[in-house]
Amino acid sequence: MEPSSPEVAAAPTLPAESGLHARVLEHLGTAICGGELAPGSVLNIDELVDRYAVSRSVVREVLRVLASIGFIEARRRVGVMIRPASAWNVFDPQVIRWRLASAGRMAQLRSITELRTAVEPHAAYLAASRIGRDEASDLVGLAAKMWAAGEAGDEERFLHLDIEFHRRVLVASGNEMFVRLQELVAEVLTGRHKHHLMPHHPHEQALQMHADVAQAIQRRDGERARRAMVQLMEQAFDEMKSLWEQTALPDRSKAE
Amino acid sequence: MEPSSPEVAAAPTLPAESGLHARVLEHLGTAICGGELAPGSVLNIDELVDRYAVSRSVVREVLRVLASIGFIEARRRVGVMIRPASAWNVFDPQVIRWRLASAGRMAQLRSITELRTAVEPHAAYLAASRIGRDEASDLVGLAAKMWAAGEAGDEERFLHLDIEFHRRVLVASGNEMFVRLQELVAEVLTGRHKHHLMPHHPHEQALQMHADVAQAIQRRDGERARRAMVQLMEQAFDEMKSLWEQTALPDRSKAE
DNA sequence: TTGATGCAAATGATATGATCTTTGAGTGGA
DNA sequence: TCCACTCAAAGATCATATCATTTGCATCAA
Repeated sequence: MEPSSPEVAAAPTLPAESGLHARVLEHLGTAICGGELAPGSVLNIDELVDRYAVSRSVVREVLRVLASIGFIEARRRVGVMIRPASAWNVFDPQVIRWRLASAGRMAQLRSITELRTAVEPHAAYLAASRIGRDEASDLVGLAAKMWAAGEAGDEERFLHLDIEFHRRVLVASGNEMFVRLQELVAEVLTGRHKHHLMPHHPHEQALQMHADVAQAIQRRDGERARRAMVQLMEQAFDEMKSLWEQTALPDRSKAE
Repeated sequence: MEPSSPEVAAAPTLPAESGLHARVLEHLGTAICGGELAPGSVLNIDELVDRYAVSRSVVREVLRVLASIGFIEARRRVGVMIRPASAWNVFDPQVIRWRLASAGRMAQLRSITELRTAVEPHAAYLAASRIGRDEASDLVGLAAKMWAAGEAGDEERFLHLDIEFHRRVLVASGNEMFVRLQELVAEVLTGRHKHHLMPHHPHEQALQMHADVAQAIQRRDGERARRAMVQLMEQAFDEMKSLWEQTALPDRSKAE
């Protein structure tokens, strides 16, 4: 009966979860992030029930989730009010996804990149004193593989290795909050790739710096690891900067 | 030693919201954070309906929220499974609160302090190039007030000024994610105060460093601002370290 | 014996309608 | 003018019913 549905649709960052709840949540979340529902505007439950043709249960459960990430506030006799961006839980992975998919993409990218710039050097510093022998070896090996992939011009492979490298450094930092940032970093890196902002042949410098970071960590030289990571971040930041300078021509946004 | 400022008692971290939803959410969240509900264990909805004597709707809405912060996963035919800590949304303010109130308090404090150590210097650096003239003046004034409060030995006032100082630096950084970290910083600082880990007379050094940070930012010397903040963080980190080294066992102030 | 097949119970997902509670706004008297 | 009271709108909660999916297990064929 049904046309053979190809299960190829494995979207990594877009689960496209089935189910009414996920569908409505996705739609409302996107709308709020995208500014289609402006802060201060008011919804009401029955209206949503009609609009999405789902039951009150579904709508209420979605609203509870949205409330928990600071998107809305439900008040009796008034309705459901959209809250300003300053109230949002900007660290919620779901919010990150929505923002990266919205018009505020560049702002989101900038924020996360700055966060990386702040955190990763310290993570490298901590990793130097906390990493295990085997992990350290793996890290050095990973940097070597990155070098190989870079030389070979294998972008795809380089991207994956890059993400894995930074993930391992964050993991080795021994701080679970840093680890959690890894998924944000991954979003940024893949985003950068999608927008073709990776040099086809990664800079020689970057390759060397990854190797430096890995080696410094293995030698337990926290200061050197930190400095090397700082350089790496500076370069990544510069690449990003050219990105949002070229893309955000008319946009002098950031209305607080 | 009741301070004579009554309206300050607006407990920002203990909303104690009335309402069934909040009550059940609070209880389950605490239980999961505290390890009373171990990862892998399974609940089912009807059981919860009975245990809390609330309706299905309330339970389901709570479960949706818990699922959105990675605490649980609902699977048909199985029940509601508690997920491991690695899946938690450790940046969710609510999660932070729960963890700070649980046995994992020290680990949480350590994580956030490390995060501060990483972020605040960079925030100071960014603030130096982004802050407005008036904001900069205010910041310097704030540092001066801190000095006065420190000299006077007014702990309470010093704490509030300290929190405000760091908040303004994070705000001035122009990065909304940094701003969001402010509430975590506030938790840490007030927590430190509650546990009597503030020196009654703040170190002369710390006072000077706050002044240095403020001045460097005003003069738009990002590098100097960063270095000063690094020193501040190092000192704060040392104080914290003595904290979680001393409280291997004793602290049991689980009071509300 | 073993593996595929299919049924049915368990359990979450969704729907529906009713009742309770809070609260903004209108109303009227002092 | 201003305060207290009333009413109704809208969310909060409840109770119940039905739908949909997963999975254990029994059945049956090779």
